[in-house]
Amino acid sequence: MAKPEIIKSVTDILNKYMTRHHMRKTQERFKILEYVYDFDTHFDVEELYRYLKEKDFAVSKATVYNTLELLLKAGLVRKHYFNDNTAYYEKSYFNKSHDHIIVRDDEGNVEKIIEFCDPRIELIKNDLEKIMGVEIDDHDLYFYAKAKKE
Amino acid sequence: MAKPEIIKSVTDILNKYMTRHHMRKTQERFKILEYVYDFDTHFDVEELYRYLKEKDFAVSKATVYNTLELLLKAGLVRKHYFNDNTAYYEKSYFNKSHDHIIVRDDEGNVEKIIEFCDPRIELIKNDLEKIMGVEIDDHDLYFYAKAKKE
DNA sequence: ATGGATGCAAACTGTTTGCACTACT
DNA sequence: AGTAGTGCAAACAGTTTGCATCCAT
Repeated sequence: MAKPEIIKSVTDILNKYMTRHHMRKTQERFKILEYVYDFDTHFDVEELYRYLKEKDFAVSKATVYNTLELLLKAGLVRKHYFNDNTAYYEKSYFNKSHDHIIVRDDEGNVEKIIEFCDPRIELIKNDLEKIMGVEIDDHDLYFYAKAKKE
Repeated sequence: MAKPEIIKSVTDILNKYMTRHHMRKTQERFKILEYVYDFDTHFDVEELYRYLKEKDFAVSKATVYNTLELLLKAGLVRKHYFNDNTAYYEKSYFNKSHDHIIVRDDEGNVEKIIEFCDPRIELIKNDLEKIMGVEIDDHDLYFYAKAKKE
């Protein structure tokens, strides 16, 4: 269970976002947000769907998809595509921007995902904005690795 | 049509790879490789499938998938996931490693993809290998941007 | 000749859509 | 009351799988 003050804070952000966009403030949206914040790592739609059911707050998959899309727009989750064609999400508020090292075993299965943060990305971003004449608002950096044999 | 010397060279690489792995050297594999090298940008399975048909070298989709997987393992193509859940490929030989800026319009549709190359990635990679104790063999860096309004 | 590769269609998986019903405003 | 949001199932898209056939070895 995520800390109450965090729940309060993200709920507030969602609330304001929905007000600003004239959206209805449904039970589902708030509850899903809360449960999303229980996850400390990446999860896919299926996992969240089952988790909600387990917590006796069963909703339809359509609602899970819709709500995650909303949370994404509100900046409360991030969406990633790792090596398969499934979308993975993770909470993003109070969880500063970071990148991933995807460690695979010899069969190519994901063994673990290491998170890291490197300020040089920001420098590259700034230079690219100048050189390419674009406005960059996000990035994803994945390193693909094998665990070092010892 | 890709330059004959390039075709020769990549065919040779594929040939050696298949020998090394005791694989059968079928027409399909060589032909698909050739046609893959006609593409100067990213393409998905569907596009390649249609292109082959158009060139009167129709093969089944299963073969397209299988062969792309082979080319991937042989290091002759790269595979990317952009914003949707479709895999995109691009030739990788004689086409040095690079990263992407995905430029979207206001509706979120991909407007264009800019390629770039920055040596600082290599520095980050080296540091991570030391710090995290992993062996990194590849990476993907995506910047998400909007075209700058003027 | 043998079995790895292909072709085709069917199965599968993740995601989207359509429509009736529900409940927020 | 009106309509955005939800639930459910069916549709969809990309990918994988199973099996008969073919062809590289």
